[in-house]
Amino acid sequence: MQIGELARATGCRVVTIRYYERIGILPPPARAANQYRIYGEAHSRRLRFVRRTRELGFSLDEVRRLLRLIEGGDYTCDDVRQLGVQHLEDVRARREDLQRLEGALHELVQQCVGGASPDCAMLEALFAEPVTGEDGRKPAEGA
Amino acid sequence: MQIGELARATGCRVVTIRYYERIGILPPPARAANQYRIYGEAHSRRLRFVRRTRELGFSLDEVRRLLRLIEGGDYTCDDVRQLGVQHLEDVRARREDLQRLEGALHELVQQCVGGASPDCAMLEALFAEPVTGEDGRKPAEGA
DNA sequence: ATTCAGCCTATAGCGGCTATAGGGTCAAGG
DNA sequence: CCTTGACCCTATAGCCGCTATAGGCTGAAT
Repeated sequence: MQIGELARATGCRVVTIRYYERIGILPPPARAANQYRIYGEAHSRRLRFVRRTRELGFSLDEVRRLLRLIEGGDYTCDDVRQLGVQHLEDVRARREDLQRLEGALHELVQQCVGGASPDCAMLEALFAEPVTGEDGRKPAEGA
Repeated sequence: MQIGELARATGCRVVTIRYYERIGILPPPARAANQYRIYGEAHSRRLRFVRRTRELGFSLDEVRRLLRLIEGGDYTCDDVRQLGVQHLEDVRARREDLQRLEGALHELVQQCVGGASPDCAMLEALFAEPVTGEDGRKPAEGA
C-alpha cells in the first residue's frame, strides 16, 4: 500500500510517517519504480504500535527502546515492565504538578472580582510574594 | 545591577534573561561603557512577575498580553480575569488528559507479571486494540 | 490537454529555553 | 606587570515531535 493508505489505516499523518522513517522509528520501505513508498502489513502493525505507545505519552526514544526489545526477541516481561513503570511515574509526577498548578490558579482567579474595576487582586497577587518555595522548586500550595 | 545579580535576585538564568530581552518580554536595559547590561528595580519586579506567571503555566504570549495590560494602565479586572479563566481551563483540560493517561497506563502495567518471562501481556495489549477510550481524546503532552 | 489528487525531497518553523564557540572586561593575587 | 578566574558579550545551533512551506513529479480521469 502507498503512504496515504497507511496513514488512513493508522491514523497517522503522511508527513509524520516520513518523519518516523527519517529518525529511524520506521524502517525504509520498498519503493515502486516511481519512487513511491510501498508498505506491507508489518509496517502497518509497527506503526499502530508506535501510535499507541505515543498516545500513552511515551517519548519517541522510549518507543525506540520498546521496539528494540521486540526486534531483539529476547526481551523479558521485566524489561518491558521497567519502562512502563518508569513512564507511569513520570506521568504521575506531571499530573500532580499540573494539579497543584490548577489549584493555585483557581485560587488566584477567585480573587478576581471581575467587572470594570481598574484594580485586580489577581495581578496584585502575582506582583506580591513568590509562588515557589525558598528552594526554587515548583509551586506547591494548590492542594 | 548586572545581569548575574538580577538572575540571582529572580531565580532566572542569565541566558534566559537575555532570551527574554531578545523576544521582547523584557525591555533592553541601559548599558555600561563596557556594554554590560545595567538593571534597576523595575526590571527586577517585572522579571519576577514573568517568572511567577510562567510557573503558573502561562505561555510567553499570555505573559506578554498580561504585561501589555499592565503597561497600558487602563486594564480592567475583567480583562485579567478572562486570561486567567481561559488558562485555568487549559490547565484543567491537560490535567484531565494526563489523568486518563495515568489510569490507562496503570492498568497496562498491572497486566505485566514481570520476571524473566519471554512474554509480556503489556506489549501484547499494545499490539492489540486501541488504548484511547471511545471519547478519542488527544494524549496530553508536556507541561 | 488539462486538471487534480497524491507522491517526492529539502528546508524552516513552533515554544521555551539550553548549549556551544569564541571572544572582551575587570578586580585580586603573585 | 602578568596571570587567573569570574563575569560579561554576541551569534548560532540544538532539543522534542512534529507541522508547514516551496517546488516539482506521477498517474488517472475528464
